[in-house]
Amino acid sequence: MTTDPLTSDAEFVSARRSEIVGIAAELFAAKGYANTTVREIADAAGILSGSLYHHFDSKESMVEALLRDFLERIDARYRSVIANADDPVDALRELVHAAFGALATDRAAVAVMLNEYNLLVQYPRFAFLQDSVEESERLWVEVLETGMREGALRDDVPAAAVYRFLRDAIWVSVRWYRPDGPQRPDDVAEEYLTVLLSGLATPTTTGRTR
Amino acid sequence: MTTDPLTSDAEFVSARRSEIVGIAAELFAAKGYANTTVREIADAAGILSGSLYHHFDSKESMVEALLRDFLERIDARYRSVIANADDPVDALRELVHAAFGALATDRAAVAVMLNEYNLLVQYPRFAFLQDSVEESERLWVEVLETGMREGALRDDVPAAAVYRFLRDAIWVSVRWYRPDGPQRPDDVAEEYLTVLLSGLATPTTTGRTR
DNA sequence: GTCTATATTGAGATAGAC
DNA sequence: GTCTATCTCAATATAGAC
Repeated sequence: MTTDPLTSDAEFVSARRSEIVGIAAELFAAKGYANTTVREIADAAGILSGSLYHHFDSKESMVEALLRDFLERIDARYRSVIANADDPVDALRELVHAAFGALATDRAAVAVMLNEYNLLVQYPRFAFLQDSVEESERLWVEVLETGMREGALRDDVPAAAVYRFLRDAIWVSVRWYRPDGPQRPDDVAEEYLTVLLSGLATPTTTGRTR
Repeated sequence: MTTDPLTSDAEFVSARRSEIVGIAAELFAAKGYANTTVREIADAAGILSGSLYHHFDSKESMVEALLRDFLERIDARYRSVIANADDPVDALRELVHAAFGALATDRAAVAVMLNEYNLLVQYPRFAFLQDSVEESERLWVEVLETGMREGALRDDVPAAAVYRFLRDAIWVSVRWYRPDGPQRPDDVAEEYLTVLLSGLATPTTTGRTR
């Protein structure tokens, strides 16, 4: 028994392996998965490319480890937020905060998910990506539909359409959001929620707003 | 003089070349630029890979031709829309319609721009991408700021922040919008404008909306 | 304008010593 | 767990015939 006694054998992943996943994630996020070579990953980790294959059997395994871990955690976070919310509008607010929060805690994973989803999801090995995306959609849409049914949210735009606009605007912001800048993720979330919930038009705006 | 008499020598591009750019664009959009081989492009065009180099000196030249053409046209469209608008809210509405319209007319170019911008913009050859993106931002932000100054749009969220949310939600929709589906681009634009201008909350919504 | 044939490079991955 | 050395393959691009 050489593993940490607090960790079961089955779940044990070496610290070195996790470290390398993190290093690879940064490169995948910055340069794209296809444009990152295993030699670059090895360089960044301070070892030679052949040595990477002691930890992973392929480059695909690295990105798979990264995304499985991230998607598992964000799903758990969404469920926790929904379970603890007072009402649908509160749940929506907290979901938006949770999603923007991931820009700070899991920036690289979010970027990889955004940029490589379409490529990876084509392979059977990455079918879990689609499962996870569909499960998230189910959770968010359920919140939106409950809010619409209760009259707290407008119901003249389909919940699925609202969800798509929301999701896209939030995740793509990983391309411009700077974690070291003046804005905290919660600040960006509040700015977004202001426009989303109250709208951009003022009461005095003339002309159609619908 | 073998060129079309209606086209100046300087602007002449062979029909075959344009055709190949279109074929390459579909592949770049579907599989990603890095994952598309010149052999696949040649196959799709019905020729052998070596023959492609009669029309282009490199794979980069193909994507450059695609994006230069698209960005030039979308910029012209934005300027025309702004010049003909009655007021800033009208201009904003028409800009949103123009952008969603490009999903139908230039789907592949939009997808390539969205997916490959970060990669390509690193190379001096593609500096025009950043120029074009910055010019678009200038045009849109100017419209938003005018609307805020005139009191037609809320001014408690910075125009640049609103623009980023707008831009992201619109362009990323190329990932789920189906031109052959029931929704026309103008329908999607109206759905988006409804939420954007009037907000998701109903007047009866309790709790903070700001 | 396209084909045949090939040069050249760089990628992911492997085997076995240390 | 890392290094040395190398295999194998696929990619972009080129040269010249037709």
